[in-house]
Amino acid sequence: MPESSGGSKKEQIMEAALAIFSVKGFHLAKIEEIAQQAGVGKGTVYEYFCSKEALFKEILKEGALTFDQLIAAELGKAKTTQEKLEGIIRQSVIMWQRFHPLAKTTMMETAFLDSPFHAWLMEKHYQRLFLIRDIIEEGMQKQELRSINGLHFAYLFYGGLAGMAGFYVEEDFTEDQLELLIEKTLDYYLKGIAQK
Amino acid sequence: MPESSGGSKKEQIMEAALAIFSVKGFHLAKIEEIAQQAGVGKGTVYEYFCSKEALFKEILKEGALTFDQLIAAELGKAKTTQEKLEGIIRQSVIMWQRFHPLAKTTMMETAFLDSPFHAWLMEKHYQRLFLIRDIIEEGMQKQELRSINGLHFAYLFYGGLAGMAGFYVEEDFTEDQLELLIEKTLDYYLKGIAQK
Amino acid sequence: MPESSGGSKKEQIMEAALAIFSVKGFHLAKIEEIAQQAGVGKGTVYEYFCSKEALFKEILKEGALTFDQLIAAELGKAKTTQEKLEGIIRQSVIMWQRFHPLAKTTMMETAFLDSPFHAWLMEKHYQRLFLIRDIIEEGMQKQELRSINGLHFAYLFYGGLAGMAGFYVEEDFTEDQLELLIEKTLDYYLKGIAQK
Amino acid sequence: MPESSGGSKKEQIMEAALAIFSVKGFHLAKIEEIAQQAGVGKGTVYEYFCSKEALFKEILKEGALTFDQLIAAELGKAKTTQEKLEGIIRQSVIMWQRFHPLAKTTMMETAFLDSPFHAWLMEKHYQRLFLIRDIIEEGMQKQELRSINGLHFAYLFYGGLAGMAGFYVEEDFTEDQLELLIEKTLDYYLKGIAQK
DNA sequence: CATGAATGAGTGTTCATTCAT
DNA sequence: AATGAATGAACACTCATTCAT
Repeated sequence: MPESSGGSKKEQIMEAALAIFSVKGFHLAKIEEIAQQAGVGKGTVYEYFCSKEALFKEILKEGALTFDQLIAAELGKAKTTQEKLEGIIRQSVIMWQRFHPLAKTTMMETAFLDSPFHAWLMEKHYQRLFLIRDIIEEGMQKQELRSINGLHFAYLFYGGLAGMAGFYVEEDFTEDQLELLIEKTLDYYLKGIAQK
Repeated sequence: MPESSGGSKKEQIMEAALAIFSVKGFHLAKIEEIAQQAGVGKGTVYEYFCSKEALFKEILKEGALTFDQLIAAELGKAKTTQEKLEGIIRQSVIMWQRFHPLAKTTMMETAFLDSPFHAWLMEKHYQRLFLIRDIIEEGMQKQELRSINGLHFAYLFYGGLAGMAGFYVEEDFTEDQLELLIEKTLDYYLKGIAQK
Repeated sequence: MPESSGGSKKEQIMEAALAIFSVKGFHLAKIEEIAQQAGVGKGTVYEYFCSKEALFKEILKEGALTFDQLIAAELGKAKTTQEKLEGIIRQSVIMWQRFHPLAKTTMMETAFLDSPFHAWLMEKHYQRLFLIRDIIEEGMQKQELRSINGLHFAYLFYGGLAGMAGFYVEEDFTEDQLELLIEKTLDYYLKGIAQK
Repeated sequence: MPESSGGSKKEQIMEAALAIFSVKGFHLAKIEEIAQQAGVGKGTVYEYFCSKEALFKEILKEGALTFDQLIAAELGKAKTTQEKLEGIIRQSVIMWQRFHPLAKTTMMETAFLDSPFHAWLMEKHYQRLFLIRDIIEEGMQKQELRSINGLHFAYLFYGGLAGMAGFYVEEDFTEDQLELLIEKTLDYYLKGIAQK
């Protein structure tokens, strides 16, 4: 147990791979370096993942599923549209702090992966956009939001969160700072920035 | 002159390279394929660009400079904060329709490029964020906008544009449709989406 | 005792190895597969054989010794030359039924090549055998040869040539020596070796 | 033109590959070594052959086709059965002098095994050939056989048995069938196939 | 200028072998 | 004795780059 870095060998490898892929992207990441970072031999990586691509995909998949679960949990607690958007903002920032460096590389780097998997990723993406659109449209029905194009706004909202989180990614927020960020973000989207 | 696609050999190659890089990303694009697409021999690429990396960088550079010029031109004509933001939205959508497929790959794929260039790209990025922040802060002073965190909003705004443009990228807007899109986008940011 | 295939562990492993080596040849046979086939763990193979090569050699050795014993036993019973040759033929056929698959696949290492190509090679082989058979049968019709089984003789003839040529391969024949070799070879096949 | 070894690059490579494959067999032959032997770079091999396997197959194919042509040419000139068989013997010897080393080493994949063992195997092989030779010579002394070259016949006999057994290997003989096969085989060798 | 044949450094992956349990 | 998780040496193949023509 030379590396008491916790977790099974498989988890150690995924952890290391996430770090390396995040810094170097898929193509420049070397299996050997990942193995080294994980404190295992190069061959050991192949005991748990049948290829570099499979390793990459499993990391993405885990991230996507975790994100979905966290979002679902937040939405389960939320009552109003405002609370729902708040939840999405919160989990987005948290997830991006973990996965964004990787995601930045991912969009295109996955295009070459077999299309079923790429399609799955795209589907996940659209699921989230549609989730936001549905929240927006529900809010319009409840008279909480004014009448807008829900999908158009979902693009702006989701992209905006990515843009914001991507740049705050290196900072280590306290709980309070994070809540303040969420509050203000939501405020801008809800009330707009124009002087009344 | 097998490919009378106009422009000098150098331009032909950059055109072809943009197309290939956009589809495959940096690492999966092959010089040979780019040369073929450009209708020249593989060696000819090296007459104009000393490496694959140099070719990639020159394309990014050209894109960045063109974007800057277009933004500058728009801002020159704009008076109000609203008009300025409008201009940025317009040029963003137009640029993304040309460069976004490439940009999707770019963020990380450039991380490995020599840091001076990467720094230059990041600087460009920040210049645009700061430009937006400045416009926002100027708007606040002019009492056109309410008091907000300019940089925070710039992240949301710039990322939102990318998110939106990225998904509209395949569509071919008429002039009118584009203007409607801009108007609505601006409307959401300015007035917010909450029911008054 | 999952595989009660009788015999000691060592014998089980040799049995399995013979089967796998026969189908795949030495290099394409995997220790893991042999272990699986033998119903033991991968490490157990190394309890009995210090390397893959040693295992291979022991199988060949056992085969060779068994062959020798069987031949010796036959020859012990034989009186006349005819009986002795008979004994050798009998044991050869029996041994080849056990070991030939091993020799056959390793023979050209082509078994692993895509089957269309392997089929093409086999077809070539049969074409030549059939060619010889047809010549034999034509000779029978012309009354130049006595009545025999053409294909059976073709096997003997073709294999015999290979056996002969294979051992003369290092020698550098003069034209005259080659012609003498041919003449004698043909003479043996045509007239037989028995004293009239 | 560092290696004026004649022929195109492709021919140089095939020549070198034949030599290396002949000595080492398919799996132990290294592309790098073949390239070196051919006096070209490793990458150059892949300019002409898309894989190691393809290179191997092309060599075998060329050999097979050349053999066919030579046989056909001989048969075209031959009138009698005797002349035809003569032609086949001649071309077989010639071809084996070129290609047999390839078949011989791949035959048992044992060439790479440490030479003591390989020598042991060869010794066994020769023991059997000498055994047959001795039986033949003893038969000559006993006046059972006519005067022939014992070793030469041993090659033909031993190789012929392998050729025959190799093709009957899949069949399941009854005791009676096996005895009939033996009887006929022996009959051909003893009495010859010529019409008296 | 233009070319494409030649090159070899670099990397994903396999698998015989080891050894802690 | 028996195991299988861990290992790393070894190799086919790719592709950016060069340079003789």
